[in-house]
Amino acid sequence: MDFGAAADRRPGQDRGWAMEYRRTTVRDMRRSNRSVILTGIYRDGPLSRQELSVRTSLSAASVSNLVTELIAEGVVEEAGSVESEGGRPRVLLRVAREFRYVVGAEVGETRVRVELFDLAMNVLATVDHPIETPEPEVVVKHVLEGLASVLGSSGVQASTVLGVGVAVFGIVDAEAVVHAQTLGWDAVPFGQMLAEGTDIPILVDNGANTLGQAEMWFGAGRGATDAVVALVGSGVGAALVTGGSSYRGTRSSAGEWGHTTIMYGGRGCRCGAQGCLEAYVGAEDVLDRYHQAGGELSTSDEEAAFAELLAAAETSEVAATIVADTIGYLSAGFANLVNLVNPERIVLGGWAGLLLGERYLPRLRAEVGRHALRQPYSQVSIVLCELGRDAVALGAATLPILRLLQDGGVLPPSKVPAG
Amino acid sequence: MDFGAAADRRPGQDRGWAMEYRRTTVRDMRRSNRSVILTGIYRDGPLSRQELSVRTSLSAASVSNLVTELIAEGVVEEAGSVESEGGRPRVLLRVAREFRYVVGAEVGETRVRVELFDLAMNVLATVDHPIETPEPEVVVKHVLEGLASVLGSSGVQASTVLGVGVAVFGIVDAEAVVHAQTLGWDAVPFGQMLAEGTDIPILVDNGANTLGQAEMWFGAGRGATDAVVALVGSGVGAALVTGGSSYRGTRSSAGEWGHTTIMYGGRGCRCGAQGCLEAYVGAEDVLDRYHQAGGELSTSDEEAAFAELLAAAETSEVAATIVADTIGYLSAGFANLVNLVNPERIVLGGWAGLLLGERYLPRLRAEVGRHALRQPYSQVSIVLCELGRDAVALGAATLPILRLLQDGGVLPPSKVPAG
DNA sequence: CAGCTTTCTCCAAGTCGTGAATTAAGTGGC
DNA sequence: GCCACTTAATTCACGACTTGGAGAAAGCTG
Repeated sequence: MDFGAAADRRPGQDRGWAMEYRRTTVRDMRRSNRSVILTGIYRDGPLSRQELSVRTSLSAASVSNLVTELIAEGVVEEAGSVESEGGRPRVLLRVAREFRYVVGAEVGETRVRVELFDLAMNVLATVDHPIETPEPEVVVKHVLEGLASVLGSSGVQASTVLGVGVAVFGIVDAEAVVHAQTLGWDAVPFGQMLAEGTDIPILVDNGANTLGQAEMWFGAGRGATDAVVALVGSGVGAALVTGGSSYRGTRSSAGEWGHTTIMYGGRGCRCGAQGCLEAYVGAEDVLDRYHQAGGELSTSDEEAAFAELLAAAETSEVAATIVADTIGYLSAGFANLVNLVNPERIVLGGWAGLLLGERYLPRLRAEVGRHALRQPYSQVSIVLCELGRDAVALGAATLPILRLLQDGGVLPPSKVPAG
Repeated sequence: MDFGAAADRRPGQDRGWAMEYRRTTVRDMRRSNRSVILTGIYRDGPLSRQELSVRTSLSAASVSNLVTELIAEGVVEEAGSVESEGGRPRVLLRVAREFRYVVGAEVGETRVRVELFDLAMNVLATVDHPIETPEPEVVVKHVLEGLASVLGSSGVQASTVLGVGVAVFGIVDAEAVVHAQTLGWDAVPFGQMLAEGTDIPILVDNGANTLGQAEMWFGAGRGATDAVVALVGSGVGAALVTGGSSYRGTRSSAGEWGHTTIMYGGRGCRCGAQGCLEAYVGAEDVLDRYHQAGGELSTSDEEAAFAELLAAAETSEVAATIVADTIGYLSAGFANLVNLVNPERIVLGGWAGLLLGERYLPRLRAEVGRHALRQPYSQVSIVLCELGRDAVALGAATLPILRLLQDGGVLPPSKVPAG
């Protein structure tokens, strides 16, 4: 079986005291250099061998050597040429879009979405399936059906799919076991369940992390190496990114920012504790606070209601207070992140986060400054997400791609007969 | 000038998306393997070549090759032999204690301490110097004088000192510039100031981090790869460790855990914000809360007063309430760390932390469980520091050693004429 | 078409880890 | 006292790798 969380440590990453003792061989060197070149080509678009040589500080000879190999394997292809001041034109290189495909799946509380992408992240097929309650077996069934469906409708062979990235709620440990306390998923071996239904490699991660990954690659996080992608919707979560790759703790369940206490002994949270950030800035709780303060709204749809509250803040004093408080709580939550992990960028997203941010971003920034220490605050920029909610599946689909890039384009031994 | 914070990223550490493009050469391979072997020998005591071969998965031939080199350079030495069931005895290897020396300096608010160690961390000389207020120039002067003093009294040549690790308060950025908002150090180029007074490499880090490092290497953190060392004294701080080496953010100022909001709009903190953890569990603030609640203490010495308060909790209801609240706040702070970074171990230290922990550790553990999510809580163990306060300088002295180990025993080009 | 510039590739080192063979250094049996 | 026997460490030929430099390729200019 091939399945796992996206967090498996790869050898040679850690160089600290408690590092796993791992030798380096001449083969690791080559894989590492292939990875550097392939990542460069993937990330910074068509690039010539010459530019690659400069950027990677590899010799021109080695670049040529490695690129020849990558082209022979089909991962990379030439993409026209561009004039070079006077001399022989540079040949541009890019990752072959159709070398392999990737699938991203988003498991939400009300639907399962499965999308098929080529390596350039063009969407080739999408399938949505509404669900009533996220029962593990049902979800697994819909993900697998969705997988078959997008493959069928696009004509893509299973053997050419690099992997399926699956975004779920809750905590995902290194063995792709999912824990979602609030939804009753208690140690569900989700990765294994999926892997039993397909030979394609399965990678599972938390939805906040995959959305964060999408923002880091294609959205507001581009260029940052240490960032936090904060998601505020009904619930509250965050993806912590350090050194350019999503950070996770021992068992890869880091980032439960929403269940961080900011008001000791305060409002009860659905996690069972009191005073969690989520209990103050989660959309549901914001609306609840508004009702308790005597506010009235015309709709019961959460998103519409939240928008109505924001609009009401212009005129109603009660609404304005609630909104101001929400900004305060949220900024305290941000300040905690700023002080604790000192990111260079905070990306605010989630539907409620975006609604808030669109109107109150400057105020939010100022409030964070009041709560955070000067030095780390001076180095953080707070911006809004650039990608929509659909990016959850997109981010999930980047998981197999990240693995491909890190492996230098070396494919894992496949159990699917090669096509 | 050779100075820097301890946080400089070394090439090849990051393998994520935003990694710095860095080639790997055959030379990196060798350095990496030397590092693996040297670290193994240093960390796990006398080890034979054979054991090294097994642990590093390097071939016996390579181990032999590398060890021969390390011995020739003087970093490693043979240390007797041990019988091997029946055959040729294994020759044990250890790091040569007197190959080089390291200095650790602790800059506190009331004193400067400088200590000289050999590579086995035996103390060869210590100098203390009381100071009234930590003026940058004065502190620099005392560190440099202390350095000269420990060298003089021990007869160690400056050229054999690997480096000076300096532990300071406040935030230390990657250029060894110190920011200590509460003490008026605003962007003090501390590393540079020190480097101007000596040719020995200077490494600067926050005291909480160095103490954390000491606990990770020689204390309660041994064996853990993802841990938090929390220090509760007059102030409150934490060292975050991931992957075995102290984590720092973009500008290496992570870990200001004490200035994390746990009570929105609560007590004012000396950092200027409100409701910081430090404003509730910092010793000064705990005593203040006790006084405000009508409690009386017989001494004005902070540590004695704190101990008295804890003793009074046995009989006085007011004291008991204050202590119970303190445990509650502290456990919320721990739970935040558990949820956010998901460490496998939390090490509690600092004089107030130890006093509290000695009496109330089980209660603290239970309270953390009430605030944290089940899954990450089930994977964390909460223990007490094993090393005393003196370990700050010890931890600082490990900084040059860490660098030596990571460099595989290759010495940096020295400006001091070789001795 | 010659001359020039720049890009890319090929080739002869030089470095490194590895497996197999070899040497070193003990123990135990007779 | 000598000869297996066992295990540890070293030596050596080999293959994999990067690299600098030489040379080929591919365009432009006059």
